Amino acid sequence: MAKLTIRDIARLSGLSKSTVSLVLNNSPKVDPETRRRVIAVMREHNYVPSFAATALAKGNTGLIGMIVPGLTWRFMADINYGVAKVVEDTKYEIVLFTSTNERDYGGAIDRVMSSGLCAGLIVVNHDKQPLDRLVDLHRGGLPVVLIDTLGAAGELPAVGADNHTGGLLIGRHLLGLGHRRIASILGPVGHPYVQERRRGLWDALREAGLEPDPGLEAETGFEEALVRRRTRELLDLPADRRPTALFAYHDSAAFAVLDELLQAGVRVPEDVSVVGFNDIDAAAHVRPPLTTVRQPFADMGRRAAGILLSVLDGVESDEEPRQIVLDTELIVRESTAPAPADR
Amino acid sequence: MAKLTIRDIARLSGLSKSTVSLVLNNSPKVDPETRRRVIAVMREHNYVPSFAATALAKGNTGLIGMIVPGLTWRFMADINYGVAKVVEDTKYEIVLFTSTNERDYGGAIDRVMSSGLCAGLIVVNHDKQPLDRLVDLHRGGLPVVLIDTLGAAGELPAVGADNHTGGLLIGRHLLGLGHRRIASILGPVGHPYVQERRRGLWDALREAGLEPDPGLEAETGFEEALVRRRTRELLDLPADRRPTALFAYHDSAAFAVLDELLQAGVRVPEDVSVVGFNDIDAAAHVRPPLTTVRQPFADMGRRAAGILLSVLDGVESDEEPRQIVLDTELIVRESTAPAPADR
DNA sequence: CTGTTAGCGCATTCAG
DNA sequence: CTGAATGCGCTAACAG
Repeated sequence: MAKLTIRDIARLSGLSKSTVSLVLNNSPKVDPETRRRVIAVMREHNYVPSFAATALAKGNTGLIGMIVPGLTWRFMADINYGVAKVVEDTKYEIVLFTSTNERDYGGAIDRVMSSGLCAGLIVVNHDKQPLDRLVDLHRGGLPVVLIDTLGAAGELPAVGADNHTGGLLIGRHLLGLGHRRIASILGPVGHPYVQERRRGLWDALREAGLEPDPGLEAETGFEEALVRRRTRELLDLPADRRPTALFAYHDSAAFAVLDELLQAGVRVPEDVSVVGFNDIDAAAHVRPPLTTVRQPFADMGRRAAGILLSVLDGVESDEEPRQIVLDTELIVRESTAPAPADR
Repeated sequence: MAKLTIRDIARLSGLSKSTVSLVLNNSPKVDPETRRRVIAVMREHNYVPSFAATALAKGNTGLIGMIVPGLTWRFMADINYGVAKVVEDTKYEIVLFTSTNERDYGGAIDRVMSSGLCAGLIVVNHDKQPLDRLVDLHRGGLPVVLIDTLGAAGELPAVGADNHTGGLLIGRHLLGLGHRRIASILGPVGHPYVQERRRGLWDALREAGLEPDPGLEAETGFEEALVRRRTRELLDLPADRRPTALFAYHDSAAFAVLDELLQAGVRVPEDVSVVGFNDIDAAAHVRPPLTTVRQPFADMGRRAAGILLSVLDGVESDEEPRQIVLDTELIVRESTAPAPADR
C-alpha cells in the first residue's frame, strides 16, 4: 500500500498534477464536473496529500503548538477546551507538547518549535520557564502568546487572571469572618502569580489596618510532604501567633492541608478556616467543601487563541503587545467560618 | 530575520550544501574540524533546519502522535508520563491531539493523521471511538497502538488493564464484608472496560452463589446529574431490594454518589458502602476516602510506547498483534465497611 | 573527505 | 479551464 502522490491520482483521473492541485486547494477555476471526478478518485484510492510536502510548498504548516507544563493540573483541560473552541473552525490544528523533561523545554521541543513545525505558539505557565528563549523565537517571527504568565515577559502578548484581586477577595473574606492571623502556603515563590496573590492578601490586610506577618508566610513548594510539614509547623506555633486561617495558593495543596489538619484533630472550619485557589473540580467534593478562587481558564484559552489567530492572519490591529487580565471570582464554601473566639 | 536555509550556512562556511547536510546528520565521514566550524556557523546564525523540508526528504517526521479523548481525566497525565519516559531518549518526539470535537476524531485530526504527520500513533480509549478508521490506517502502514481499549480491535496491538480482575476484586471485597445487594453505576455500557468490570463483579457474585440482579444495573452515563438521579432511585427501592453497596465504575461518578448519599442523610460506610474505579488522586481526599481499583496508567503508557517504538524501528519480532493486559490493584479505604445487619 | 546532481510531494506561475 | 516548468529546503547516492 505505497503512499499515493498527487501524480498518481492525476494519472488515474487522466489529468495533470496541477489540475489536481487546484482541486485540492478549492480553486474556483476548475470545472465542477472535473472536480467531482478528481475528488471521487481521491476518495476511492484513499488519497491524502502529504503533510510535509504541503507544508514545505506552502511555507506554512497550519499547526498551532501549545506547550504545557504537564497534564497533572486539571485546569489544563479547561484551557485546552477554550483554545480548541476558537481554533476548531479555522484552518489551523492544535498540537500539544508537554515539557515533562525537567531541563527547560528540552532540546527536542525547542527544535520542534524553531524548526517551523508550528505557525504559532501558545505557552501555558511554566514554573521557572525560560522566557528568554520564547522572546527570541517571537522576535524571530514566530507568534507567541503566553497564558497565565502575566507580567513576566512584557514583550510577549499574554492573557492571565487577576491574581491580585483573587488574593484580595480571599483576604477580605477571611478578615470579614474575624480572622486576624492568616497563614499562607505560598507555593513557588518567585512566580508572578504567587507574588500577585500575596500582594492581594497584603492589601486586604492593610485595608484592615494589619501588617502581614512574615512568620506566617514561609516559602514552601506545593509538594505534598512540604505542605504537610508546613501545616504542622503552623499548628505548633504558640497560641497567640497560631493562624486561624490557612490560605493555600493551590487547591491541591489545600487538600493536603485539610488532611493534615484532620489528622491533627483540628476541626475545619470550626477551629481553622482553609481556602485554596483555582477551584479545581475536586474542591467541591472534599470535606468540607473548599472555599477558593475560580480562575476563568477556558476564557483564558479562548482569548489567547484569539490573539494568536489575529496575528497569524495578519489582522495585527496594533503593534502593542496585548496583556489581557481576566476576572477571578471568590467561591465561598464550607471550609471557612468565623474565627474562633480568642481565648 | 529571514529564515536561513542550509544553502545559506553552506555559503557562510564556504562549503557545499551536502557537507552541511552531512554535519546535520552526524555523518562520520566529515572532518571533525570542518564539522566544528559548520556547527559554529549554524549556532552563530541561529540556524535550525526546516521541519517540513527534512520530513519530506527523509520521508519520516520523527513524530509520534498521541490521540487522547480529552484532558479532563486526570490519568491522562500518568499515561502521558509513561509514554514520555520511554520516548524521550529516542529520536522521536510526542505530539498530542485531543479530540474535543464530538464528531469522531474530526476531519481535521483524521487528516493530520493520515497525511503522514506522524510516524506512529498511540490512541487512548475513546468512548464510541471509530476504530475502523484506525484499522484502515494501520493496514495502510501506519503503526497504531491502543491504550485501554482492549479487545475492541483484535487486529491492533493494545495495552490495557485487567478490568475483569478489577471488578472481581471489588466484588469479593464487598461480598467478604457481607454485602449481598451490590448496585452498579455502569457508565458507558457497550464500552469494553465496562463489560469487563461487570463480568468481574458477576463472577465474584457467582462464586458466592449469587446471581446478578438486573434491577441493580441500570444503564447510566457518567454525567453527574444522571449519577445522582440513579443514586436516588436506588435509595428509593424497597428495603429488601435496596443495595447496601454501590459500585461506581469511575471515581468521579463515585464522588457524585457520595455527595448524593450525604445529602440524603445516608451514612457512608455505616449504611452504604461505596467503591469507585481508577484511583484518581482525589479519591484519597474525599470523605470518606474512597475504596477503589488502581490501574497502572503510567505502565500502560510505557508499554504502549515500547510496542510502537519496536515496530517503528523495525524490530517487529513477530507479526501477531500484541495485546498486553496489566494488573489492577484493589485499594481499600474507608468508604467500604461491613454491610449493616439485615433488618 | 567534499562537491554535483537528482529528487521527496506539492503549490504556483505562466502559457496554451 | 488545463498542462508544462520551477522551486520550497533538505537528503541521498554518486562522483571527484
